[in-house]
Amino acid sequence: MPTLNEDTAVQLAEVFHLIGDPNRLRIVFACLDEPVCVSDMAARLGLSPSLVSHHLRLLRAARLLASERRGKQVFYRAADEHIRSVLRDMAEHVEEPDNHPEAD
Amino acid sequence: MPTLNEDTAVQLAEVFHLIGDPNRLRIVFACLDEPVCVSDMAARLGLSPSLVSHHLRLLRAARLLASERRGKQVFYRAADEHIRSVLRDMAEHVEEPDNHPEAD
DNA sequence: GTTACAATTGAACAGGTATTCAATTATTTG
DNA sequence: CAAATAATTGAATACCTGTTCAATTGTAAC
Repeated sequence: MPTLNEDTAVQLAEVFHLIGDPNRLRIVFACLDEPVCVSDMAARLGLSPSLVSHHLRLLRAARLLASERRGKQVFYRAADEHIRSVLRDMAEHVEEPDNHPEAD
Repeated sequence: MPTLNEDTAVQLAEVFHLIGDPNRLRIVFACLDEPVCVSDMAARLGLSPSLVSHHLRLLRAARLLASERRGKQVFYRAADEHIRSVLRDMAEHVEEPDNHPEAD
């Protein structure tokens, strides 16, 4: 990969920035496998519906999540496969033991 | 994947947060394939050495990059394979055309 | 030692952002 | 229609963070 052009970097960084917040990351995880409605999400994560909704708006705007209304409730689900893949890889990075002895 | 526990979410989010800044993301890209010294990085990215150094400190602390001194210069390189993989996947997500018609 | 280059550090500032709370909109049910 | 539940919105606040600039440290060469 060559040096990343500035616009692409901004676009990419926007996405990472979104999942760079713990609560937003947990929200994405929560609807990774199946659609979940806002109130359920809020309950499961121990967050206020208002806060969840604020975050959902950003995630949907970036097309990380898609929404679908069913009666009074609105269900959210992960928009594509890449997200799953990214989260899996990064989880592996985090879980790695400390065989990085901070090379002088 | 079940609901993400809070501590893991925080750890994961920390990493995403780091590459969630355009300049930091470009820095990671710059030393993804080969070690690069600070001054070269700064020149190639059009950033001040000071700014680059500030970012490098964070990236190294999170073990995303590893450093090695050679004479007066300090070289940085990507610490592991996961980063490459994550960046590739997310790049695909961003490059995707708009076949996400914002399902109501 | 001193000069020169490379990188790091710290303080300070501006702009951004996660969160809360209250008010509002949408939808269903009586 | 009114009442009730679900979700969204907006404003306000407190906190965080990216950037700059000047000063400092580390290393090599003279």
